[in-house]
Amino acid sequence: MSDETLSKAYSPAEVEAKWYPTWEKRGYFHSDVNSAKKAYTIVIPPPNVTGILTLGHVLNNTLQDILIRFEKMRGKETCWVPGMDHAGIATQAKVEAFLKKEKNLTRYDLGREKFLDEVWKWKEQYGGKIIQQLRTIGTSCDWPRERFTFDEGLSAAVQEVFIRLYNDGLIYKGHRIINWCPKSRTALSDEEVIYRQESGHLWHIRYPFADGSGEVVVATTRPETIMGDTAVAVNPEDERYKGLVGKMLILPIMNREIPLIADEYVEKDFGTGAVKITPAHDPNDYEVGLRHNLAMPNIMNDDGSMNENAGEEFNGLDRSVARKLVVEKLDAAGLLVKVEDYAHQVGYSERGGVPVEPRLSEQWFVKMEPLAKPAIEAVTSGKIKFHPDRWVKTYLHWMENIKDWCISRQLWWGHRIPAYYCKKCGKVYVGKAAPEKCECGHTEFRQDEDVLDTWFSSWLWPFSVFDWPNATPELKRFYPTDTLVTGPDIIFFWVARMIMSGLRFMGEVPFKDVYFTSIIRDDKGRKLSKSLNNSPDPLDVVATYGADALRFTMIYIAPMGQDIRYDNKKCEIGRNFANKIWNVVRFRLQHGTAPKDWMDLSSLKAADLRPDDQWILSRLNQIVKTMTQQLAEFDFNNACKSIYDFIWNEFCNWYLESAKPALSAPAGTTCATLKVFDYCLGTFLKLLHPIMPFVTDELYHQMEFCTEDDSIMVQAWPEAIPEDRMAELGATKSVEQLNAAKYELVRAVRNLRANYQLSTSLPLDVVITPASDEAKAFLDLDHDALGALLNAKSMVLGDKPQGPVGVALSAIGTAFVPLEGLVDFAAETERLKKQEEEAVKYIATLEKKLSNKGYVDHAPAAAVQADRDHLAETQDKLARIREQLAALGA
RNA sequence: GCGCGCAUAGCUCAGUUGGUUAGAGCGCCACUUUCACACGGUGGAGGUCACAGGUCCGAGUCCUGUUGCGCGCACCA
Repeated sequence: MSDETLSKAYSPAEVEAKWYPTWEKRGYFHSDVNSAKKAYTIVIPPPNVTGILTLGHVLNNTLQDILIRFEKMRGKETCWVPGMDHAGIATQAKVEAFLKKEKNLTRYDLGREKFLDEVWKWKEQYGGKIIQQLRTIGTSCDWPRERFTFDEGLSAAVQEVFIRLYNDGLIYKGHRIINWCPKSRTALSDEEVIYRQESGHLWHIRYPFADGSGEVVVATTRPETIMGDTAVAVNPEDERYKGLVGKMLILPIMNREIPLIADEYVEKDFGTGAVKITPAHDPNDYEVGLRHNLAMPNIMNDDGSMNENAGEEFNGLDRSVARKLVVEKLDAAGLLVKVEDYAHQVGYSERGGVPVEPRLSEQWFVKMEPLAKPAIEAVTSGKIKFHPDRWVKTYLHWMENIKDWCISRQLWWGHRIPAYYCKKCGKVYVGKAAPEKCECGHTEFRQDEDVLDTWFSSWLWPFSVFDWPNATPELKRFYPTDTLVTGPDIIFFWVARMIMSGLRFMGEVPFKDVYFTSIIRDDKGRKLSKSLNNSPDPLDVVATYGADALRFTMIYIAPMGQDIRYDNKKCEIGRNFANKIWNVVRFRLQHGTAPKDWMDLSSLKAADLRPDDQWILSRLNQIVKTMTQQLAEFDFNNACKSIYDFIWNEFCNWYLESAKPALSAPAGTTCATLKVFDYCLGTFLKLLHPIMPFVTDELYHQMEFCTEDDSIMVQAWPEAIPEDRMAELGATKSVEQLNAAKYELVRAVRNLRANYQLSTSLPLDVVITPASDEAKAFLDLDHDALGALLNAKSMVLGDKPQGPVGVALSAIGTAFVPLEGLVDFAAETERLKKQEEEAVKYIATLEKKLSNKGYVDHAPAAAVQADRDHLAETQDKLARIREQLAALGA
């Protein structure tokens, strides 16, 4: 027996500080590659090395932790690989800002090598905070297996993949219009561009014919690109321009002659039907330029300023300044016809936060279509399942319209492209190193300056973490992984590409299930963001409410596939729940700790058990089944609700209250009830452990359910008691129903109490007239529990007592409470009249339903029978209500 | 334009393949510091399930349409 008593309220801080290091030290998180158990693997979506813990991470990693702990208890060899992403643009930008602030240096001041040294230094000092922070919420990651997308092994995998794809003709270098971020001064992939609706203008500009015979008016949203125009295009079918195509126009400002051309791409009905063509600065114009063999002058520098091709006056001006100046000059020259307000979509750099510039340049691309084909099949065939599955449609739409992936970045922080150019003839060689000698005989080479898109390393994550391309035992054992938990926002960036690379390089899907988490918003429905200052720091929340409380709350409020609205107050749900369980144990410990054989119910017989014991065992069995299924089906939200409702409502409010007399009794039922109590308690602690790991392990130990050097974390997941054994214990459906009816009667008496404003602490004399012989026999089994639930001074089964009484009716019987001097006849009549009305209404509903032949013939027999039972019960109840009304003289 | 999602109690949301009198948490009202818990207990009020049709014996649930909100993709300069 424990001699120390638990504090009244649960304080999580010390419990969390105690258990996490204990679990980690004991190696519970570490997976054994040689074990005989079935493997269950998750690879963490690697957070950015620059990142700090957000609520999004909390949700995402709690879900993974639930799966890992659940599967571990179910007997699997669980392996949860943690790690980080080097996050090219984000990290480089962060370190550049840092250097500017601390040393007033730019990366160009340092040069490539020194700058990279600084990034590594920064990484060692400030990076990876998030990995430490993850521990505070209890994540059971296999820390010795932690990887970094830029570590040696993963870099080797990246290089290998690049070389293989190049040799297979799936990586090529191309001259194309790409999305350019003028802030980070690099190319981007299509996915890194975010389109935002903006209210801009449509400028209508005159382009006079060179022969002075008139003009063509074009409409544009980007006047500053006028210096790069090499044609004006109209639709070939457009009557307005018939006969004019082929004539030369004077390009305003530049005073250069450009042709009027005809191209199908132009819509007759938009704007003026004439489009200025700037091939180097617009993807559509580029296509037109190719078709018509137009010159493609680039008029901008890589930082978004104008270059010498834009003319002396504009050279060096920022594109936004140039825009204003161009408009001014056109206006002054009388070439500006009008300016319309115009709402249109503008592409922004995801990381840089500035408008992207379409730019003609030489970049490396991955040819995606051949990779997409098998990846489409993997999902349509069901080899990979999405939860919720509606994301399949999004995935397939992208996959079926996939474009080549621009993978080169003009950054320094990233995997250098393994391509080498002969310094003499320029021939390119792709490989781990430059060849000794070029075909031309020259021996000097330079490596490609560019690095690879960060996602080019992330997409290999499920197998590169196990040291692919080496055939390691880990790779063999833990690939393919089982479940991926991630946000739907990176379905294209990451999920789709992992599927493609997994199939390509491993010949097998990288995971079987993908669970897409909710997006967290604030209580007003806004996305959490730094600028709105509406993202609570999870570490503060943990400090205030506890890690378990935060975990439980997040999962409790996060339904599958829906966004969630979060505010800190909601963590009270989890905090209060943890406190509730804490107090169950506090209560239980008043009767000593658990005996060693607490899990063994084999000595129990039906006769030893009170109906409430049988009822709770029946309910517990149900919850074991339900919860197991819900976790296995990723229905975390409902799993939380199930266990919450069971513990709070069924166990605490009914069972525990019913057990108080038995537990205070010196012997007899005490043993059996304690046994059932402990069995339930130990079982639900285990069920709850994956969701609330800290408090459950603490209480498991407080109860001495296991020894000090053991842990709930490594116990076996609960199994339902077999049906035949349940029957032996008398925990049958019919007992469960009778007991539920008993509680219904208790509720009716409590309602009576409230109506007469009788304090809940005032013990009452109660006489119950059972509704049937079966009811009488059942109620006779245990007067103590019923008396306790009713808070009765005396409780007898018998006929209605003499004198003024309050009446409480339920299907199992009628309860009479003598209320000498308290009964207000008018009020009592009114109360019963109301109940009569309800019963009459319900009976009418049921009779109508049951007299409908279609219903009786078509509906399931069980539904019909249930209605018939309810009808009989309600009719019986109505009769008793009327009897009492008659007695009142109403 | 195409696709997806959402609309249920004052608020935030559940509601499985259609079948008890539509639920929970918070908030609200009344009672309650009884000996596990006031981070508690008991009772209660509160909903024509966005709207209009349809299928069905039966619709919050399925179908069609409408409205409003959110998201994604693609865009006509």
